[in-house]
Amino acid sequence: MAKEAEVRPPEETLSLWKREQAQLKALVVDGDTEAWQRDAAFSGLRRVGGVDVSFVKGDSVRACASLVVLSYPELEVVYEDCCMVSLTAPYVSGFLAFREVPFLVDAVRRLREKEPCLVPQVLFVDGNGVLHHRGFGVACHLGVLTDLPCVGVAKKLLQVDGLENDAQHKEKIRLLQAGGDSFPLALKSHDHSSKPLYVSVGHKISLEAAVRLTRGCCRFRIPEPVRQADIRSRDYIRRTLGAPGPPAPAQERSQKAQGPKVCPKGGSEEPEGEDRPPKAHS
DNA sequence: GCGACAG
DNA sequence: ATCTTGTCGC
Repeated sequence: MAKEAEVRPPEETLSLWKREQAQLKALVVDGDTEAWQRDAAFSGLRRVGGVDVSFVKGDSVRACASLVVLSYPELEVVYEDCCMVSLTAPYVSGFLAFREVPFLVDAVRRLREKEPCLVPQVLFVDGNGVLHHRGFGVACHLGVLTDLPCVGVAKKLLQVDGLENDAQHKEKIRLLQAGGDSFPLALKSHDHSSKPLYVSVGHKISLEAAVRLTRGCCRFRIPEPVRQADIRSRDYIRRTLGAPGPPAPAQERSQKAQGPKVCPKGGSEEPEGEDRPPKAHS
């Protein structure tokens, strides 16, 4: 059952998707709309959100969509919502939103219904915003559908608009020194990572504010909101069906809405993978 | 045939 | 996206 998510959609579908992107693109607001965005210290900003979708190992359909909300500037998780979902659309470069965005919109809707006071003032999205083949990446898509300011953060450069990950580009990356250094598209999120982040406008925020805010949300290479969403969605998958042994019944194959949770406080912190905390040298 | 390919 | 635990260093 359900292997649709692996087959590339027919051109007809892609045409429909392109048309939808073109229509929604007209609604994107590329610029600051909130007072805090223009404030040097982001005063007035109290809650930043992050979303992510993690996948089940050998399965192209099952996944966990997560939405977390962190306090700002403390960056402590105050809300978490993980939900197992069944993906219907395959991943096609340039159409990531059609695969993931419906579940992210659902998560935002649950948050608005159950904890309206915790709705974030800006959402970090794992993927590009206007840095996209048709200027409408997943961060724009989610922004328009939820009307929330969104920032697109990609870990790899999507070569569009004549951008090339060539020697020139790599040289510019190499020239980024301290964490926080950036040029229009790439940001060195912290001192000890040679790989940059690619930040772009999603919705209702300027590139300058998006980059500055991303910088303000990075404890490690990946902005904390997206990093926490990623960590928690993967943990959720492990807890749900990661360990074999005693088969945990009670889990039906249908989609089951999980109870969004308000988090009292955080636990331990630790660096990981490419993310390196300050490393001392003599 | 070669390179590109967000997640 | 996923394949991955322990390990070296402060």
